[in-house]
Amino acid sequence: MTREAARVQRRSGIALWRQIADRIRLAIGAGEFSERLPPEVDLAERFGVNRHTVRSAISALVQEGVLRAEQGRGTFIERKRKLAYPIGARTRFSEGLQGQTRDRRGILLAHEVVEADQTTIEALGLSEGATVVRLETLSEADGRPISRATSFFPAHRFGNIEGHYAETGSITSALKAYGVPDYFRRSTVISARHASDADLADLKLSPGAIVLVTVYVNVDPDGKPVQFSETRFAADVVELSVS
Amino acid sequence: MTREAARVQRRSGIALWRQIADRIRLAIGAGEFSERLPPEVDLAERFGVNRHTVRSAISALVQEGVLRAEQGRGTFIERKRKLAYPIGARTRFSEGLQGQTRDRRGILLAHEVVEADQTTIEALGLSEGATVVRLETLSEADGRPISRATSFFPAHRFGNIEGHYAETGSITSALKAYGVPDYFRRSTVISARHASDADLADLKLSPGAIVLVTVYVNVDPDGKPVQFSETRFAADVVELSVS
DNA sequence: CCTATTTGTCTATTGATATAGACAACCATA
DNA sequence: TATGGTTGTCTATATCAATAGACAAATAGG
Repeated sequence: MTREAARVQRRSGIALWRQIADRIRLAIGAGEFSERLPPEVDLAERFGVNRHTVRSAISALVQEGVLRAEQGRGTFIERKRKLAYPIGARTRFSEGLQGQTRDRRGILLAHEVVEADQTTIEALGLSEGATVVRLETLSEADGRPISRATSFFPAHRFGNIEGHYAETGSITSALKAYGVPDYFRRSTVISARHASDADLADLKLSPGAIVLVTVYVNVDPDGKPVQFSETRFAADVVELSVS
Repeated sequence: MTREAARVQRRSGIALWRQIADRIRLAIGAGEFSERLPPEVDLAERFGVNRHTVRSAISALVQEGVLRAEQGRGTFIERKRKLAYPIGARTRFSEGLQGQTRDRRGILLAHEVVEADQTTIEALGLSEGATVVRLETLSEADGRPISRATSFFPAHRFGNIEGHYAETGSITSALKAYGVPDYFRRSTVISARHASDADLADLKLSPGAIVLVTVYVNVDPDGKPVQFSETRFAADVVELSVS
């Protein structure tokens, strides 16, 4: 949609190879190169840098799984389109990617019962000193990590939710086990930032990658808050769709 | 909400001073430092780098207008909170920031009548070869640039919309002049990426900054598409709120 | 089987980042 | 006015990022 300025910025604190890697990834997402990347020499000229700098960028994208280089033949695109993740009153991870992927699952990374901090108390409508179950989870689609979430559930109502989640890999199923037949999203706040070290590792991103962050509250049919959560999506793989 | 890992990443293509600047900006947005930044020596130890590296980071943030350094006294926070920009069926820029800012206005940067490309044809439901008015606009609040948008309007219906917009600084008013009393948002797709050179300049951002991108279609009360648009928000200043 | 095209590897050099230490300048306050 | 805490400036050195050029290795096509 927007025609990109070709030049790249020097001494900006972002290495040229990283700027170029970001641009190539973006261009691929926009469907710019159909199948094969232009030769390194052409790209170098296009970005106004040395061929070796382009090679560093390509090598990073190969590491990421976006490109595949073959000596003598060329450099080819391995993964193309972004996944569209819908957000609305009935957002669920499992329903979210209907038809876009085959295999989906949620993985429990860690869990803990803690005293709720001020933010969580307000979000879940708890009283001072209440405890919550914290779940650290990772969601995968087709074996590729998609999102990383930190969720809080009131401990008095969802005492052992980590067990149900670990078993089923689904928040929807885990809540059902506690007699919550259905739930709705009350609010979502979306922001973007550079990924933290931990998220980089879990989402298998390269340093400097961007994450889309959604902070939200889910409520049961009576309007009672059941879940307060922050989810981080890899911005180069996922886009959010509000309907 | 998430406890940040303290370490910073070496040879990642992102200079240490920039990583630290990003972290400090983020921490300020989260209300971490109330009024004054810790001394440079403390920050250096905290991030595990040399004091001079921290100074580079601070100097960038001073340039950006986030911090203000006073010799002998300390370094102080100049601009704190993010703006919450609501997104939903009735999203309008002018109504969006109610109560959060005083002075708001839209500025026309450029306009052009062009043949619609495939994406625009589909979004606006036009027929092959139709022409559209393209508007490049910048929105400011309290004198600070907030967002940068590229919008398309069907030319047959909104022939001289650039004139109305330039006069009023508002899409809502401009559409009213063409007999569109009200409009609704049909769909919004949200993504995040590094800002382009042009956006960096217009939004007065430092290189490497992140933008939140919304792509959407507005329809009139009859459901007819009137506007197809991509808006870029500075991610360190704005967060999106879906309700 | 040759040739042009393309990615892969090596060496050398320059410029930008980061570290280290020392000290000056300024401020608040005891 | 003396002292401790803070930001500002300078010099020197080491490491990383980027440029430059040359050639090897693999592939595709005549």
